[in-house]
Amino acid sequence: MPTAKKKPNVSPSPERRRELLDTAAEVFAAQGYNATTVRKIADAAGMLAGSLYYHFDSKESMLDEILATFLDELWTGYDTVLAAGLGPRETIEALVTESFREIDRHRAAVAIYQKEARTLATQPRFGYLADSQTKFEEAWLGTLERGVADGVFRAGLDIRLTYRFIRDTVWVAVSWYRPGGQHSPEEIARQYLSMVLDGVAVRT
Amino acid sequence: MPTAKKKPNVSPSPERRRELLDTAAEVFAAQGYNATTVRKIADAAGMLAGSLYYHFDSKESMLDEILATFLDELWTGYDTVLAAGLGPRETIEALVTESFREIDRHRAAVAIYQKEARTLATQPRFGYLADSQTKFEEAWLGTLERGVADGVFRAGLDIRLTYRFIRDTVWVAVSWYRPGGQHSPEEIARQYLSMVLDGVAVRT
Amino acid sequence: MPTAKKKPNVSPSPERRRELLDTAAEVFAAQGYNATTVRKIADAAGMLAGSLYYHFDSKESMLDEILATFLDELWTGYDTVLAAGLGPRETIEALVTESFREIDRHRAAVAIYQKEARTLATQPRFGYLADSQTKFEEAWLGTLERGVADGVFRAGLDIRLTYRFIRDTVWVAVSWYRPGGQHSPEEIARQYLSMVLDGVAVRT
Amino acid sequence: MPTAKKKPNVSPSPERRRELLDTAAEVFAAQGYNATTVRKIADAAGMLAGSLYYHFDSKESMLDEILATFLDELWTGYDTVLAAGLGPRETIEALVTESFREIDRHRAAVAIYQKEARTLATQPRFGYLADSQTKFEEAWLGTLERGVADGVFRAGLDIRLTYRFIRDTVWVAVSWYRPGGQHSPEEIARQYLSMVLDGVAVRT
DNA sequence: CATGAATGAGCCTTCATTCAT
DNA sequence: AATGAATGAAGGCTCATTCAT
Repeated sequence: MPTAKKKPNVSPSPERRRELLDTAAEVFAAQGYNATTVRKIADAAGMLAGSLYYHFDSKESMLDEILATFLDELWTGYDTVLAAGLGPRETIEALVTESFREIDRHRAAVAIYQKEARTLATQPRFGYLADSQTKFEEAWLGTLERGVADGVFRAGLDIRLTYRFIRDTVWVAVSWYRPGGQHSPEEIARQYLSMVLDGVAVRT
Repeated sequence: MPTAKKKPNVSPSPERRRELLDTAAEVFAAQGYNATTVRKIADAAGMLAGSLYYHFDSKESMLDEILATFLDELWTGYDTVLAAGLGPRETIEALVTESFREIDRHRAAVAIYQKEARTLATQPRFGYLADSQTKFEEAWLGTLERGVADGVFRAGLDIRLTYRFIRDTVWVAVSWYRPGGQHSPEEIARQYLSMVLDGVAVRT
Repeated sequence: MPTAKKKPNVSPSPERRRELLDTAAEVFAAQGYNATTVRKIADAAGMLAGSLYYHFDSKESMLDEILATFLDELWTGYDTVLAAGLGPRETIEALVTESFREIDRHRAAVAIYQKEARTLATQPRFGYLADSQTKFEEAWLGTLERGVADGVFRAGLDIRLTYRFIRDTVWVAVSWYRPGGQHSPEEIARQYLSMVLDGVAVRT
Repeated sequence: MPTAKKKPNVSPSPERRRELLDTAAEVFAAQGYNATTVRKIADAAGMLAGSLYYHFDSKESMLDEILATFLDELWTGYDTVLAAGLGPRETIEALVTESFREIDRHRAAVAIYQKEARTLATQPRFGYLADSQTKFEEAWLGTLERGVADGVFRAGLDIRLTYRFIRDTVWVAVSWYRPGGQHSPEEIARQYLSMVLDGVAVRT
């Protein structure tokens, strides 16, 4: 949830706004937030740097809105899964699949998130990033523990390590995933889950 | 392999040089290369910003040397493994273990690499990053293919996807790994390998 | 011919551009290019140092444009003279007169040229300075030779020495010439020519 | 006459001092005073930048000593000429010849003087440059006036213009003169005087 | 809505200079 | 006499941001 603004902000047409944010997200993802100048965004949007300030308060507020919008949608999906009352394995499967769908839909936002979240989370304005991470961790850790208790997941593993393993494994895919490629998000999810759950080695 | 320098560079005492590079690496890793000002590095080293230029040509050359040194050592380890004539599964195990050891030894450099390599690789000066990536890919892909041919790894998986899966899974650990923590690199490697090779799910 | 630029450069209003260049030329001429800080130019222009970069790529590109513009106009004048088919003496007279007119019109640029050309000409960006010098030399040397052949100029003199003598004699005037002084450029040219052609001594 | 110093200054061997000043003068002449870094001088002298400060107080004091030494020698020569009681034409001839000899002996210093004197003369430390210029002007102007009165020089010319003409004409030669070239200073002086006194044109 | 022009803070880097050894 | 290392003051340049038009 972005911080309060002062001047224009929500007034202009939301479509133009979204267009510009998409452009900005693409540039942020490609070059990194810090390395992205407002001018580059403006160039990509076909306007002058100063003109962006009619639509947004600051470069940071663009980043804010991009990430907040993404996390909003992400949690809508996650919450649905978590509320569905599935078993641990099915929950993991659904969460992973949902994650790949988000990568498919919000590639740029996810890439930005991956690269910048850790640093940003320390700033008050981006406190919601830390909150999200906590919620995220709770959901996964709980599910994994439940799975171990139910005998669905192996007992020998460090549960926290396993959580990080699965989490990273999924999100890092954004670094090579390109929407419209040969694999659908669901197909990639299936393969990932197969590796994560059953391993790469042939069972002996 | 860092680019050619002209002025001081290797002449002054290598220990001080390394000290400063370690400091710089820590700051780069914590704040990101772009967000790191030369002043921050100097502060952390207890000197003035300008004084760094007695030891290094530029901020970029510090980054260069940090990454090049890291990759040098990494490949020393990898090459030893690859030349050992191990079977596919054992090669993977040795590579993963070696990787965690490198994370343990060069945490900062690995973190920088993770965050900046993609962008840097396009610059001529950092061409060696792209070269390394290619070599890396060949080594892993070859090993995996051999493993599938030998019936050690499951045949149903997309080999490229599997490569990315393992690669990312390992390196991303740098984001949470802290040297001197409760798990040794070897212990973490063992758990990772257990998950990657045999999966998280209980065998049915 | 200035080097190719990329960003703003020619787009903004050419009048402001010229204004700023005139200011810059004045400061360059008074203090020397190296000793002139961008801040001094900005002060003289009544703006902040950074603001200059809206109009120009760099301090060097200002210098470039000042010199290139001057040489362009200079050669327009020279070429007209050289194409007029005058006799050797009349050509020299016309070239000298034209030169003093240029000093009158572009005092600052000429002063900069005098002081910096030699050093600048070695840089690729300012290669056109060397080219101009070559063309210049050819024109004068040719005219002098023609004059000697025609019996208009004395035969005993080292032609190259004579060329340098006249050339320097003319341009060095920029060091004391002030537009709007008691002598017009044409009047100064007449006196100079009188000395150069007929000598200072009373004929015996 | 250089300003007073504080620390070492005259203590070390005068030969080394002179050696270093010659080196410095050469670099100043080649690159310009401002563009010359202390490091470049030290490089040319085969030592480190800081080491120069054992011999000299500052970069400026090197310049000071170079120029002061040159002017000292120059005035020794000029004063001898002026005290010889020669006629106006012979005085001019002797001064010009002496000037070319100085260019031959102190090429670097003369070059520096030509390029930097105007700017330096405004600084108190270099006040002696302005003094010298005044003395110089008086000597020449007086001689020229005497020559016109005596009927040796043409009456029609602006005397001040003539003075500048001859003065510049001579000193500017430093820009192309190379010691050890095909013409001796005396030979060049003869040719210059021939042009200045009798003109380039054939007498009709 | 957008432009053109400018601001001001801050960044990387250079360089004359100092000083303990 | 000279070195190695550091200082501190600029200097050129970038960039987010502002604002009148």
